[in-house]
Amino acid sequence: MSLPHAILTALLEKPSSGLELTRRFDKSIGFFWSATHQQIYRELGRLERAGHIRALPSAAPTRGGRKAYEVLPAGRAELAAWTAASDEPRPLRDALPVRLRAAAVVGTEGLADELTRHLELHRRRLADYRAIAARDFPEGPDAPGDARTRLQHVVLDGGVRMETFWIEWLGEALEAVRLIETSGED
Amino acid sequence: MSLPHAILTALLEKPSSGLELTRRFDKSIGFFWSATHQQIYRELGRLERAGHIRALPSAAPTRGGRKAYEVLPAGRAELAAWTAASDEPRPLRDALPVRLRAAAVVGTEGLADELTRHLELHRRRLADYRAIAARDFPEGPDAPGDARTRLQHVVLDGGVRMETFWIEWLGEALEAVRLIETSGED
DNA sequence: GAGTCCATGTAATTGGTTACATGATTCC
DNA sequence: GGAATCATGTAACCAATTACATGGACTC
Repeated sequence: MSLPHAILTALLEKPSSGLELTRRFDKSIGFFWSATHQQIYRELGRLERAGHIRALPSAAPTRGGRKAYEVLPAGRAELAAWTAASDEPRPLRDALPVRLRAAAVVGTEGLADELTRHLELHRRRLADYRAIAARDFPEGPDAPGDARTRLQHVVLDGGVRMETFWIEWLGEALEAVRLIETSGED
Repeated sequence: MSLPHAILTALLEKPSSGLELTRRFDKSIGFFWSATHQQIYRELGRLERAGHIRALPSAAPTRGGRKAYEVLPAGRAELAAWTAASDEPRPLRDALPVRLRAAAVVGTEGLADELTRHLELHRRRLADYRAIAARDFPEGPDAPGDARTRLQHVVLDGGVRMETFWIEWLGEALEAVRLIETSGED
């Protein structure tokens, strides 16, 4: 149930149309809560019906026309309540560890290539995060700055740490798979 | 589309009934691909209809009775194909970074407690993983051992690394939130 | 005015979650 | 033989994914 709250956050940062939100999700908040444009449009409809956001009056209400939304007080209140609420972490679901365990039973054939490919993906994403950090937080993690900037920096740093985790672990996994394949145990 | 493959893996490791699978998911493979008993029963039905598994003949086919399943050659082939196939990582969806960003806009009220709670959850889970590692892989990561054991160890070590990541990041986030709250910027 | 992209949607399907139902077994 | 628990399921719902549809703007 976080998509509406991710959208409220994005709209508070800057009122936007559905497509603008989609683009911003692709390169910012969506790193941590991804969403397609279909999800976003559906959720915008719900939020509007719930009275949490409204279309800016200047927008043309035609089908093909842009519609920009802004957050209403009720939406901000809802977001504040959600931020403070207690919520369990959602259960993890990642295919790669499962594939490694499957390979432990049916053999590692083809797995090294796939691990290498994922390693490369995560390396690229880490580079992206670092580029964003250099652009948006040039003063580094311990710079003073206001509360908002520091929190956003912490979030981005979470992305950096996460990708670093993947890169290290995939390296370990690759090493193990290669060792098994060269020693011919497979 | 990994649940059937997680189940095939578990069944290859050891033929089991639905409830046994549910329990094993709760303390092993489900750390990386969680599933409830309803999902598991549904998937067992599908896998049986697809000819990938079959109920062991010894099992009683009554409603309340246990039914143990084993993997058929077609199921093993399917699992091997899936293990080697190319597959994109599924998009990330985690609420905590979103909540931090929301807090950057609506304030950090209540967030520190929640971060502390999550930190404790991850610490406990890390301790669980380490206990399992000490029990199942007492010789450490560089021990010789067979291919299967080494791969399983790599998977578990992924869990350890993952929890370590969370603990470190949550620590950083907590520090930032506390700094903001004590300096009264909120 | 045909073709292409831009922007907003609808529809169908799948996977996951929550709540409930029912037969078998065990324990007193 | 009644209650609790074990084990297997069904049903309804919701979120996410995939594929497709439609109106408008811009371009040649």
